[in-house]
Amino acid sequence: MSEPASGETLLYLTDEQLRQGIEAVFFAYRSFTADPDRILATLAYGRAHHRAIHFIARAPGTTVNNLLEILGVTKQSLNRVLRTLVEDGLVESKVGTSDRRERHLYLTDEGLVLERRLSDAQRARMRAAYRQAGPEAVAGFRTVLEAMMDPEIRRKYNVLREGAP
Amino acid sequence: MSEPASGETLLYLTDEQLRQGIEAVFFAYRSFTADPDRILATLAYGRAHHRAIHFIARAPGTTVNNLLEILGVTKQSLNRVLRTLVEDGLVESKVGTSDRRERHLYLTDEGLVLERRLSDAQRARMRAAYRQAGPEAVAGFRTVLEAMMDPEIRRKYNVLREGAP
DNA sequence: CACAATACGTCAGCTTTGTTGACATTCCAA
DNA sequence: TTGGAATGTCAACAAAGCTGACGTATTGTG
Repeated sequence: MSEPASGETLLYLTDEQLRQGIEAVFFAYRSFTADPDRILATLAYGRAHHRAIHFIARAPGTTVNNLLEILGVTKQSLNRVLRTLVEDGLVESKVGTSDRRERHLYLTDEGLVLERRLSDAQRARMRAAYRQAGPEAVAGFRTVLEAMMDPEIRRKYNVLREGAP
Repeated sequence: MSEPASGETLLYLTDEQLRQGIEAVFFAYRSFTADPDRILATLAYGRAHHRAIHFIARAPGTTVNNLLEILGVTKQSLNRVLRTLVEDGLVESKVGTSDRRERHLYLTDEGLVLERRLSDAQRARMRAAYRQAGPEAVAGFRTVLEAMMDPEIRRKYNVLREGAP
């Protein structure tokens, strides 16, 4: 490079590029949640239920506290969602054996069916996008997303990845 | 692997890879909104206000209907937000000259100040992530995000890009 | 011109999902 | 054994989305 970056002249770091990136995230996220949302709407459930179901499927036997950390909401908020899921027979809450204060969460067979429906819908979109973009783009996609995360959140993300490889 | 690609064995398209991508989007989005959220919380505003401010800044003079399309919410919902912003002197709503039914939206000087604060915070995170990931990763990031969007939403996204390059 | 369509605003009421505060239960360590 | 920390539940409230109905001003059309 002849012009030696007088601070911030790298093309992909201009304010306009960053702004476009921000908008891309905003719009992509809308589409990203649209498919599960459509399914959930027919069931009187919302995104919060989806998130709980997703992470219980991902880490069966997880405790409420654990789930709380991952989801980043208050326990009261999660509890409401969890209660309806338990009442509806999608989630089972088992008292911990070593520590009886803890509740360990599992999907029932019915819960697994819904999880499958939701995640199939969401994966279908991701698969189409990934295939269209190609493996190198996907690698870059993941790299930037991980760089965007707060360190604490990235830690949780990585724990999940390592837990179920 | 001796088994050749029998349809879907491409490594980056496995269900586990897709699931990780989904979780990456989820976690990254949380961090993505965290910085503006912190600022907004001190002002009795929420994410909805931020979105309105962002897109008015992006396309000054946009009409209410236009903003509605971009944000994908109902006019009642947007109106609530817009009303407070106008009352607080951050947004100005001008009757259209050619079509007097329309209201054209502009940020006031005060609105521009807040917009700047919010967008600086969000861009700082994006800039750090972009710089850390490098230009090729950023290109892939954008490619996948665009591929994830619904066609109709991608259209709106592109209109914005072309409008202010 | 009369009238339908469009753009915007508003009222009322409901849902989802977040919040804080108060409280019960359980465990553990001093 | 007892008091504090951890875990989970109940209650009440707030933000922000939604539908439906309606009013007003303006525009465009038959």
